[in-house]
Amino acid sequence: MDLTEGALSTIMNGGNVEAPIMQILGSKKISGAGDNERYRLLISDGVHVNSFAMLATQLNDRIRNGDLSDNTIVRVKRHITSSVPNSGKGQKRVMIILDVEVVAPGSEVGGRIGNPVSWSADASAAPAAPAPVAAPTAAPAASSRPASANSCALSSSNSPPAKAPPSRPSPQKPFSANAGNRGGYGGGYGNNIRSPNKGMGGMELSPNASTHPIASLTPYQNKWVIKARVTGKTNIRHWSNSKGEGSLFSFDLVDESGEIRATAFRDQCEKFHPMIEVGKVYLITKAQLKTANKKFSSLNNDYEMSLTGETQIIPVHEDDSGVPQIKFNFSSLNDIENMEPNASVDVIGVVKSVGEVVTFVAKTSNRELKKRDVTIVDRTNTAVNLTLWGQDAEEFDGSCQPVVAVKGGKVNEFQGSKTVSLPGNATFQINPDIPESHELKGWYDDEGSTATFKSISQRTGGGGGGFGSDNDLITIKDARDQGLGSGGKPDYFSVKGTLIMIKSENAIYQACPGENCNKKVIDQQNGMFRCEKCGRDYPNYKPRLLLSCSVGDWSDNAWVSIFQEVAEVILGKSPEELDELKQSSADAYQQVFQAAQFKSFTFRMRTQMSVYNDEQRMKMNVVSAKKIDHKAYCGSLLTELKEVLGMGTVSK
DNA sequence: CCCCCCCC
Repeated sequence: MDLTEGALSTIMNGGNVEAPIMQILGSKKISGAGDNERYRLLISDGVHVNSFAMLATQLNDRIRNGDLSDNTIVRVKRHITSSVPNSGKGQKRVMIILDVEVVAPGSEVGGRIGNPVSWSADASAAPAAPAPVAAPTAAPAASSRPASANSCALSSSNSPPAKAPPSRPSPQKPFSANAGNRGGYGGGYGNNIRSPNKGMGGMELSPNASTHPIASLTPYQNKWVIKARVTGKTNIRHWSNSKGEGSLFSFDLVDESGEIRATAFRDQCEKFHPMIEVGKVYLITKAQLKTANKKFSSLNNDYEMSLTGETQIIPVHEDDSGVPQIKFNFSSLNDIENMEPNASVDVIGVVKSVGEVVTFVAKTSNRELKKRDVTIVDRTNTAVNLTLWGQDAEEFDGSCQPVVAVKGGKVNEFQGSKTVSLPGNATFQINPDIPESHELKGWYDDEGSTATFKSISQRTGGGGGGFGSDNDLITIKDARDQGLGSGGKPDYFSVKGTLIMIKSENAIYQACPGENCNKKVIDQQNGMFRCEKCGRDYPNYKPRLLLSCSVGDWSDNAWVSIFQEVAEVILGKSPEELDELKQSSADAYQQVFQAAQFKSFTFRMRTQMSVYNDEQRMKMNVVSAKKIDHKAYCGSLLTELKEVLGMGTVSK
């Protein structure tokens, strides 16, 4: 197995080598424990051995699990170099390994390859002709929220002008804006903490500052500068609790090495909120690093930063080409169906329909909220609702069916259907100038606009083209065969079914009159009715409907429970009316049930295993009963046929 | 120092 001889020298001189093959000769833990571990690698290209190589912390597990044991030959898929001060002897370049692939495990290799000698800057000649520059620059950043001035044209017409040149200068020096900088910043790398430079306190952050990779930041070093792009930003939020009150906003930063969240409180909040713009690049120094609470961030970093009175931030107006653009990690819309609630997701789709802005008061917080549902579709013939909130909802313009790309959306589940909601730190772009967007638009113009879609989101009003109500339409037999409901959690599905039988006895029960209770009360036979749930007696009860029905389709039938709201729709009577009828005329009462018999609906079912009298049984409740949308039903049959037959898109 | 992220 050949190593890429000479690669280390090139890299350490600032040149670039695409995915060199190297050998790991040793590794050493150099700082911290647990979350703060960092490893130094001894890495060889067969000619030289470099002891100033570091492993990005996200790869620590690869050391711990023995994947990168001594003598392992690896392909270094991604790396960067960083200039750090060298104990008063100027700068030293450090190689940071961001991604590796094992070519041959150490146990198989058995020993070191070649006779590599220690690399040193002095000994090395000028770099060999640098290899071609890697990684062409990504598409220019499109603007993010607010999604103002939507354009129907597929372009980044609402984007800040892209200043990035088409390719980077060579040799590449990603993390050194100016290699010969005047010292000052930088410092502590790993556990290599130096005495503080005197007189640095009041120094202004220079646009030429030597910068550090985000992945190298830890709380144990306070002298660093990062050059990073803002990928998302929240609005200013005010908080008030027992510990005090204040305002804050946060923003997410990315560079070639990693990502990190920054939060600004109170004074810093006011100071920095206006200048921080999504998509732009900044130099940042003197913020406080602290351990990130993983519960509240999905960013790949063990730390986050808080801005302090000392913090300096300056925008980088030019040459931000070395800093990656906002990266999406798109999931297909059909994949969202199987995602866990609260999962973070990036999605892209064509706006198929746009709902109205809906205002309501949240029960828990009493806050007035505004939301808007937007339905997007993609090549997988799947439709998903995006839920926009607040200003995003108000300003969204989905006319002329733009492409929307969402970063940091949140998967929501409601009654078994999935939607993607945009929390405060999520961003979206309208018609972003990225390949996925163009591809999608092309597909939509060609065939998507006339295709039939399966919605994995419950239809919640707004426009929409004949889909949504028959999502995950299956048969009762399918539901049984798939074991729905037996997974320890409720499952939802829809069935086109017919009411075979409706039991008229016990259709009305005496429910607790307490607000939002509805528990069955016990007649105390003294004019009072006891609710065990509320733990009190009431002088009255309210009649409620609870129907036991047999619902059948062509495949099978099932006994299901139908509660008040749905029962009212099916019977066309309120419980009070029915209760009265029951007292006055048994015939008229029965007539109501007979009239409903053999009616067909699209039933939304909720099924779950439950224990009753020590006996396990599958419970099935009807969540909704909707008038069958025959057009949509035929559409879903067509989609199914198409899948079965492996056909292309079926036109309506 | 927040950590709410909403509704049917």
